[in-house]
Amino acid sequence: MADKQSTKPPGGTRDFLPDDVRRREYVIDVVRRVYERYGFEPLETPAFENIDTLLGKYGEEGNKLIFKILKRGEHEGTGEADLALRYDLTVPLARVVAQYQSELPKFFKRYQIQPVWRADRPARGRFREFYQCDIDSIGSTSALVEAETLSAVSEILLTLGFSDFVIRLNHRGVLSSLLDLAGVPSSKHAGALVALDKLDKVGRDGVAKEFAQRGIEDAAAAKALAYFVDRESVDVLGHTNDGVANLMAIMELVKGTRAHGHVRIDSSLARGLSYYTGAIMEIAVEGIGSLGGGGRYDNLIGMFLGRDVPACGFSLGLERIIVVMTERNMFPARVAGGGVDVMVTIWNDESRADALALAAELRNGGLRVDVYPEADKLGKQFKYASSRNVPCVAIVGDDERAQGLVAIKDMQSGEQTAHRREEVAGAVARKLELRT
RNA sequence: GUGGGCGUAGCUCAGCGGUAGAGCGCCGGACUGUGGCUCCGGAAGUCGCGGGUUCGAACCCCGUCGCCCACCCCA
Repeated sequence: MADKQSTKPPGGTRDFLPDDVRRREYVIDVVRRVYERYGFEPLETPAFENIDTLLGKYGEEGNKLIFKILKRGEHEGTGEADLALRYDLTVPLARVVAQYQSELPKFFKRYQIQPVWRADRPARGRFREFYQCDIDSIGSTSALVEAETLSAVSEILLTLGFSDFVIRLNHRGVLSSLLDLAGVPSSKHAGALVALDKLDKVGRDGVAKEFAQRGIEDAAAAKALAYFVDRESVDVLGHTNDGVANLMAIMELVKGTRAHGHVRIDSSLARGLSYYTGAIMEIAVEGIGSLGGGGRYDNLIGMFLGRDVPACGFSLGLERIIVVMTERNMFPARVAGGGVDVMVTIWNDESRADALALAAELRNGGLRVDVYPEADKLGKQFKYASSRNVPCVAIVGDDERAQGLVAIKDMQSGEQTAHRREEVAGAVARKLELRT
């Protein structure tokens, strides 16, 4: 035997066991279907990029969190890196848009569901490898794009069974206008936004304290707090402000979409990423953090292309959605339960072929069928089925065989019924139907 | 990166100087045509790793690695 090694996956990464994968695929399937119904097309990009593609796109803090890949060969010892793991899905998209501009439609809408990596310190609910589900619309500055984005995201949440969500909406232009108006120098805008972003975590006093730590004068800080925390932004700026006008336009368009009633303008929403230029949005669910966020970034693609191309996107945090849905029991029985609808028992060695034939018939009926792999005490076979959460067990014993019947036991109620061979699949299907 | 806590059976943890424990899970039996409940039995740990103190270390000391919590940042 080799020495005992740690069998845990690296910190911040996870193995997905069958029950986990079933949940993930259910959510991904809903996400994909909705996005496609909104006209978004699939895109996949490599797990790693040239490091220069990523550096400088996520702010100073972001640079540190990029997973770098050492140069191979003789450079390996120097710590030099030329490649890096994908940090999000937006920057790779920007690269793709710049690279294939002639092949892509004028208005390019894509969705992308892939893992991203961050060299972060793992913490509760935070991983170094996690999935993002992104949609982005390239090529238009119209507020209609934001409205459609908000609608698609809302439709996903509604389909998954969320009803208590609010999408907070704000605008980078509004934020900077207000900071200007409060007298915060533009060199301190970024810091002020970071502080502001923590409002719901540290409260008004906490933000005030951090304003002070970041060297923002008392008078300016007090004004800023009044504008943001006390939500007077629209009144202060008036409808002639570009940002405010844009938010109003989005809110008007949202009325006709699935997002109606779920979007709320919130002047304290800041969001960390530095590349946003216009509207910014974030999903808030009662009692939990963000389930995703997004916004408009009209300059990012220009960093690759040399001329600006407008863009707006949204990223759903798959992991958090799954955590919340699991906590709240929001998965359908077929997903939350086991991966098998019915298990066929083996009566004895002579009847094995017949058990396989029965399994084939049940499978033809659209059922997920497992066959116990060997003849064993019936009690053990039932115990196994029970431990795997299999809802129905099929038995063809000597008595059943003599009458041309199959016995089906409902593992939940304990009730057992006999059915003619050709009716078994239908009977099991009806039982499962009642369950959900 | 800074501060604090914890590493003992597959899992959750007790023991805190004198030969390694419990609960849950697992395996077997009571029950050779029926799981969940109950009872009985069993397997299972170089007590994270390395060094030191001691007659004796899971326990005390030093180092190291890993994990967790807070700060930071984010989905």
